[in-house]
Amino acid sequence: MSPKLNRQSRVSDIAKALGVSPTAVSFALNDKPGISTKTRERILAAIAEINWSPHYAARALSDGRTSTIGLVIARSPKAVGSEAFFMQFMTGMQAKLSQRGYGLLFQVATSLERECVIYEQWADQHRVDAVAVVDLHRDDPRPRLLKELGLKAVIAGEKSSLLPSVYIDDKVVMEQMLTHLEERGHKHVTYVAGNKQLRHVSQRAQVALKRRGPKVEVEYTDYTAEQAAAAVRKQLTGTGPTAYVFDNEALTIAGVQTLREAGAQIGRDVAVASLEDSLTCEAMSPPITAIHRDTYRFGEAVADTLLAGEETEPFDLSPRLIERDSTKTVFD
Amino acid sequence: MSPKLNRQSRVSDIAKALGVSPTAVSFALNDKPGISTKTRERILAAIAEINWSPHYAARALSDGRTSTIGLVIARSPKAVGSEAFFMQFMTGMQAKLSQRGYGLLFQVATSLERECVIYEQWADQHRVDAVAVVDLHRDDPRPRLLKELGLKAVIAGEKSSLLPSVYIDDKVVMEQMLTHLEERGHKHVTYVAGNKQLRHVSQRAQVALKRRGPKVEVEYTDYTAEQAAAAVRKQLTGTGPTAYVFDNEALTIAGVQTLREAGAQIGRDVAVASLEDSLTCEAMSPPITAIHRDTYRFGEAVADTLLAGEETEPFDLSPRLIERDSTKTVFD
DNA sequence: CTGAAAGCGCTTACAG
DNA sequence: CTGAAAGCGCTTACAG
Repeated sequence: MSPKLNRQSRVSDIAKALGVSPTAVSFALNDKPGISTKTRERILAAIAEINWSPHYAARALSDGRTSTIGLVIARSPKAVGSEAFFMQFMTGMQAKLSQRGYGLLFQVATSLERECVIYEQWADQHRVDAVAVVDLHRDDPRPRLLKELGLKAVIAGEKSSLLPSVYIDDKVVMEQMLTHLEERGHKHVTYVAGNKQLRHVSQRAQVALKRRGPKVEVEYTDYTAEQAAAAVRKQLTGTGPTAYVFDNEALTIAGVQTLREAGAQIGRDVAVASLEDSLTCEAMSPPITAIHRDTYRFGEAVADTLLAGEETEPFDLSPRLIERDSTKTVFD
Repeated sequence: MSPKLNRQSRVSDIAKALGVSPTAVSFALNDKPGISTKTRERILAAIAEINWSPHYAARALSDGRTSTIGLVIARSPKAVGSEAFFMQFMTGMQAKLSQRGYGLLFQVATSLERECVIYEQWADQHRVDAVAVVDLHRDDPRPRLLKELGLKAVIAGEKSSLLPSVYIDDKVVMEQMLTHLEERGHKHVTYVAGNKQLRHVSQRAQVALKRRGPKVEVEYTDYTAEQAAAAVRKQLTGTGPTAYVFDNEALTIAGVQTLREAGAQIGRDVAVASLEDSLTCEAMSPPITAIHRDTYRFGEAVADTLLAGEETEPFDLSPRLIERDSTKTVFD
């Protein structure tokens, strides 16, 4: 190959050095028809040899595609939420995206409104090809906004009439849990839930309230330890429940502490379970029964849908209940 | 303002509608001198009104700046490492970056070699303005590579002779911990460490081994539960230590389980502490003594250094030991 | 199958 | 202080 070439070269340099046209180089690079196999291979070999990649902005400007997917997470500093979930989700997404040469642009927002502003800017700037939307709310403004902006999007975790989605059946999660508790003889269960505005939370609550069998009370929180503790304390007055179900790790930890302070022995006097599994559930004593899901694979599925285009697919996160000592006692 | 303008407009449209040149619009947009205050304000008002942002790729192509910072994390699926750490770190970085209009491009790599390939591609593509480098190894190839590539970078967590860094004094962490254990009367401590190749791990180990006072043994692991358990079991044969120090949450959890299975009562028969604090340390029973650090603020500092340019600054993550029941007993 | 040329939408010397 | 023009480095009709 020509010694003049290096990774700083432009396609015109490469074309010149190889005695072909820039068009030919571009066709080879983008796997487009229009050049002979021989030419293509010669070009690709030269490119591979000097370890060259095309200028990102130039490519994006001319073909209009950015090869990047955006993800914004709206979370307040207080309600840190489930960090493990997001890290696993992002890692799963990213693994699939990078296989196809896509990048993941990550942003945090302090509110849903700020998140919407970010989408507007991204759309104006042609900053991303598409976005993944998480934590759908009731009356969520995002699907409509994204539709209006013409920004491709996939709703992660919920169904949407406006946009493709990778849908998880969250009802199953609550049903599995209540079935388990029912088998243990519980007649009165308290569900210490997260933000009522979140669709998956209200879905779980609905299942819990409609369910025949154990009587379920729902206490909504903002995911802080304070509100979890308050919810548990409230339930402790009067004839409290024999089992508590918490929405995630943070609530579980806070709830268990409050129960202990009140003198309850977890797993004996009262059952405790979490709808989100984690290392912590395993590590606590007693270990906490939880619903385990493959969040990494969920991230992969969202990325696949994003790259595939318009198709909506139901997705089986195959939640499975992992029984641990915190719910082993049978009540009657 | 002209009704023809909308967010799809280009600077030439805006210029035409306002009766100014594209140059004037660009100057207003980029806060450059060369236009009258009046003109500037008129342009900015028009832009604000239609909520317009310039085309990202076009701007990047012409001024050569991408306004994005890259972060690649090399982690194997097995060694999930400290998810909370990365999430907090990224969130802190992102908060600062977005204030200045910068995005964070996130990528996972399966190995250090793959990480290097990503940097090469990013450099070729002019994909990012700079990168943050985490988890520095001994004989790490990345600083030299990045220097060669001319890719701006900041080393997060370690000093570097080649590149600016936001340096944490990791020795202090181990010293604080050993001082605490010494005060509790421990004469024999085992440090269940992470990957020996990681600089912060070997630094901690060095401090531990050199330290006068308690005798410290070091067991390296790959952060998996299996190796943590093996390390603890090995120490249990013979005259085991009276205290264990674990590098992070995952190791702590696995180690505590192993100690329990061996019949030890944590906090009484044996002391346990973690060099990384987490909700889990708080939630376990007994709660685990740990070193707490403000990872979010660390991320902010790294972002600041990235944006500021070349300066290297020492950074005080103000690690503080949080004493909990797992080390409360005094040995003698 | 190939090449010369225009175009993507900005920024920035350069000349007025 | 302002405007016409070139240029960033690709891709892609378009004509051969």
